[in-house]
Amino acid sequence: MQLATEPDVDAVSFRRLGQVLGVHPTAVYRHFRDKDALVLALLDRLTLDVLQRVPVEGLAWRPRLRVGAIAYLDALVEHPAIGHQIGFRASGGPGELGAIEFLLVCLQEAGLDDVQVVRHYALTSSYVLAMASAQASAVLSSGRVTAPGDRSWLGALVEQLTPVEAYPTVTRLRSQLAALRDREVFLTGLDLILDGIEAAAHR
Amino acid sequence: MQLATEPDVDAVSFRRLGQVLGVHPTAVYRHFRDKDALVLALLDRLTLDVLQRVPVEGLAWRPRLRVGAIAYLDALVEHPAIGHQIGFRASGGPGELGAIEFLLVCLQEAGLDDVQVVRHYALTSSYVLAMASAQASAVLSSGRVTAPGDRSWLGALVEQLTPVEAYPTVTRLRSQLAALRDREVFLTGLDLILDGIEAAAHR
DNA sequence: ACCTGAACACCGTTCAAGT
DNA sequence: ACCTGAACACCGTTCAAGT
Repeated sequence: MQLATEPDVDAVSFRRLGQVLGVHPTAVYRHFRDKDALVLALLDRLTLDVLQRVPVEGLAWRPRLRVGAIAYLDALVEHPAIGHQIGFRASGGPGELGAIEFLLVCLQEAGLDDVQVVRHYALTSSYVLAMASAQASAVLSSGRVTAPGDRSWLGALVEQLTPVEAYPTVTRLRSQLAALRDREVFLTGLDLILDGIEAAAHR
Repeated sequence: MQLATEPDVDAVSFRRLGQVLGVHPTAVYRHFRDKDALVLALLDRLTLDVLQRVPVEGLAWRPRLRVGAIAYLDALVEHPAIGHQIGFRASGGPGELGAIEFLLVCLQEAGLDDVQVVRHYALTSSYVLAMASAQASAVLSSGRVTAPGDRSWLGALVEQLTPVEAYPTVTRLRSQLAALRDREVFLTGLDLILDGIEAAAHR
């Protein structure tokens, strides 16, 4: 888990793990079937940690869901070497199942029927996981750890734009596009999804 | 691009490229600075191809945006070896800039002001790219090419659930959760985002 | 039960050398 | 200008051998 903090795609490897533990690289094979099993176990443990930190009591479904989603995204981005794989990997462990249960209960409390619960579960979870995966990958790609949520969305791409005439709208809005931040983009989408849940509940 | 079709994370490598081209692996270094540059060029080319296939004339902004988003997702998932990297990689090439311009023009036509155009641009693009990245990664992870959009979202995770008592809601809804399909999940979110754009335009 | 040593089949990348 | 050969520093993974 400590290795996964490093902004490097190969931060978690059997060789580095062995080095940190003062042990032969292949010794880890006694404890995990292969690297996939190791990463899955780390991701499930991370999920479990987030679930235990999120307050379950005394919060209505909407702030509870919102806080949980933000905490989960942050935890994954803070462990980019494994976080970038979350979008598409099912562990089936207690962390993942607990997270699904958490989300389903929130959606039921919002007043959705079963069909709507399942639909909005799929949307919310895929959105959070996909965004976390993409943001963790961005950390790996840039190789440095920026303050969380302070990452520029389009970066320098749009600031130093040369062939102006071909992309008039991009050119006109380029300073506003460059000002976009990761966290802002994520929250905009999350709140839109939460609005959609409320709207579906009132129907 | 042909190699990128293979459902293998390492499908695109200098060694395999050299083998297919009947040339020494390192010969590619004359044409691309490093592997990052190669992947970026492939992704930009893929984006450009999609833009040229999407009909620009004779369609209102909403179906145009919808068709474009679906075509882009499909193209990325059909080239998973590079598609899985799209969520976090900026090429700055004609494909990427063309795609941004396409999206911005759609949002302007919807009737949004500049601030709203930028906000919804960020949400829509990050959503499509993140989902495409996650679905392409799922193809790599499973190693087989399923019919597009027909992939199960939760897979066998939820069907063979043993400790029933700990996750009552997951258990109760498990058959409906297992029935979820990639494409359905993606379209639900996309249409919700498009609804949000219309709602913002009417304000 | 747990760890080591050696080996295999892969990676990206550099650099000097060829034509 | 373009390609080759050899090398370096990494990967995951296997298997027989140690204690």
